[in-house]
Amino acid sequence: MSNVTECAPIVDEPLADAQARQLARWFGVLADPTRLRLLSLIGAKGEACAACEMVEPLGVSQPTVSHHLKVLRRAGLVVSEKRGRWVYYRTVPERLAALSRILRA
Amino acid sequence: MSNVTECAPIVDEPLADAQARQLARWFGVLADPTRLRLLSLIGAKGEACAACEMVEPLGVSQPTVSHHLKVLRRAGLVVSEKRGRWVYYRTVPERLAALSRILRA
DNA sequence: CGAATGAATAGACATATATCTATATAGGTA
DNA sequence: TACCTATATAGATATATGTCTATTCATTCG
Repeated sequence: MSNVTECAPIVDEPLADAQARQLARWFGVLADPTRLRLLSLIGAKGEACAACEMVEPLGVSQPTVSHHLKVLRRAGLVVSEKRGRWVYYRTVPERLAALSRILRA
Repeated sequence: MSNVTECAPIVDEPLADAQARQLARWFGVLADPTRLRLLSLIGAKGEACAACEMVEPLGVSQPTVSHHLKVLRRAGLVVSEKRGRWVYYRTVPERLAALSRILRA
């Protein structure tokens, strides 16, 4: 996942196959309710720690949260930082903004 | 799929479960390269007809195109109109703009 | 009317993925 | 050093979905 975020809005010019595949992977990351709620929770709090703040309110298991956070991290939508014995997450606004721009119509 | 497009940006406040599911369905519609290319093609041309303009450049079968156009239509991202013996498609900019707004960070 | 054709549906199949339980890892803490 | 505990991984399973071929539907045009 690299430079798709620099694309023009998709309705401006026809997407090539490679770009479309990459973009689709990105939206695929957003195509899961649990991930959206994680992203939303992290964004709203400004910062959130994995198990202590996200497992319980989402009602899924710790490995499931861990899995989804990894997907979000790999997509560059969040970053993590270990402090003490917990891992804290923050969103990456530029990334979301880039996707937002791609949908602009 | 109804009123999720009126949501605030997802990083502003925690998404409830029902909203998250609905939003995820929406992004799921965008999470396919063929659908993104269809959307892009329609948007760029302003208007495009199903088989005559979209089957060949995308390199998938006519039923596959038909299937994806149906998904896009059901999501309200495109509208169709029959003229003569062809069906023409246009994008729905407000819909894309609404999704864009939800990702704004 | 009837034939031709653009579009939609049906059904099958393969792949992807979301979730769980069980287990491993890692690194702070006593 | 040894233990605890937050995270991550492994593996299994169920579900969802993207694609195809074959067929049906519907409508235009001769």
